[in-house]
Amino acid sequence: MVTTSQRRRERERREMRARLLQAARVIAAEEGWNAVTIRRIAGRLEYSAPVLYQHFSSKEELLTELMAVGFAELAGQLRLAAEGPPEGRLAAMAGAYWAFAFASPELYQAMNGMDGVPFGTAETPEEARNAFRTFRAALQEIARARGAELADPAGATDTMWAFLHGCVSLAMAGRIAGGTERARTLMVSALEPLFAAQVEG
Amino acid sequence: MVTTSQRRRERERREMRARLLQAARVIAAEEGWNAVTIRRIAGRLEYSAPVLYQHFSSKEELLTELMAVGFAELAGQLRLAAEGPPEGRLAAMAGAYWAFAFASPELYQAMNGMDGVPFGTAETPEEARNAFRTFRAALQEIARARGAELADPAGATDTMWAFLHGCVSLAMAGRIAGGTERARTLMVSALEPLFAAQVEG
DNA sequence: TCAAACTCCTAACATTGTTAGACATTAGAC
DNA sequence: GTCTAATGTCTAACAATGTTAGGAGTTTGA
Repeated sequence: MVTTSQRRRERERREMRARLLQAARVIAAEEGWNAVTIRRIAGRLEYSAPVLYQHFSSKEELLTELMAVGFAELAGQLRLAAEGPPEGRLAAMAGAYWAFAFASPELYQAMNGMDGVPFGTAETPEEARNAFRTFRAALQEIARARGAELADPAGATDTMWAFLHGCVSLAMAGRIAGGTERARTLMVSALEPLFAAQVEG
Repeated sequence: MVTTSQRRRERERREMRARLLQAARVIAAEEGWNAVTIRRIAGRLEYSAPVLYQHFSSKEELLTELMAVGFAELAGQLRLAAEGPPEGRLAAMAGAYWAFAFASPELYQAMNGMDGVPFGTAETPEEARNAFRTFRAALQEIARARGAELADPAGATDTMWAFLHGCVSLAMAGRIAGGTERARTLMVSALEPLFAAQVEG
């Protein structure tokens, strides 16, 4: 027996959970992840700290879920970029990755870098796998549009992804002399040869 | 007037400082950075916590110095790898980078990823700049050994470095399906085309 | 021999993530 | 309509964190 109140309460719980995630994200965006404490997350919604534990078993779980949110958003952007004309699609994908990272650095940091995120384990977030698949499919389409095939689709995806991540990661840490503009240029201009090497036929 | 006791005390201070750094490093290697607390660092040397503040102004300063140590070690490994025969030098450099990262993951994590490390700012650690220069010089030599030149030496260095870092970073996080072995293979096989694209003439 | 400097400690502080226990309010059954 | 159970929320507390204050005990240099 499912009453209407039960439905309402469940929905309210989902909304509260989403608001907690959003609050954490906003605080991280405004003041960095060091400022993201349980009390501040709850406080931003005018609740006391322990409410968080009715929606997440720990702070880490909240962070992990935020990471999943990030991968979902990224996958969406990648999918969008894959819809453009085939000739510019490779640059568009990289551009989408880059744009996502710098539009939501707090999410990007939650997705990468932050230790304590379970990844190698079995429960790699489904959203991450999904983003990866989207990327791979796009790369394969690009290759086919050139009348070729990827020698090792999964390997090519890992390789390209690693390169994008390396560029973004260094740029975001301020480690590319010349700033993010130059970093982006470097990334884009290396994209084509790197991809070409993944293609056979 | 510099007495012999002053000299001894200064030496002892330096040694103590080095032992604190080493202790932090060992704890990080054994149990991860989350386990690295001021009390544990000092405790490992059978001191009480506050001694740390006679050698570092804060925990972050210790971490920053450890990062510098990491870059110094990495630079040494890169320099060593640059001494081999020219034809295999590119792979040797990448191999050295990879080997360093996985031989001292705790250092690698302190050098990258950990937030709170001042980088974009003026005081980029000299050791980091040094490692970068070593890498650039080696890349230029490799190009010349092929009778060519790098179109943009600094840019090529950033690009190659970003790729290496991306590969190591994803592999270390357990995000390359197939494990580190496959990750290393992917990295090595993409190395040559990526470098070739940096060369002109 | 004596004051200054140095080394190191214990005790405390505010802040962190997290748990326990209590107080209200609401839900569903009789 | 009333009673019991569940739910939402709070305050108070816990241990552990980085950090500081203040004070012993020793060493230094005159």
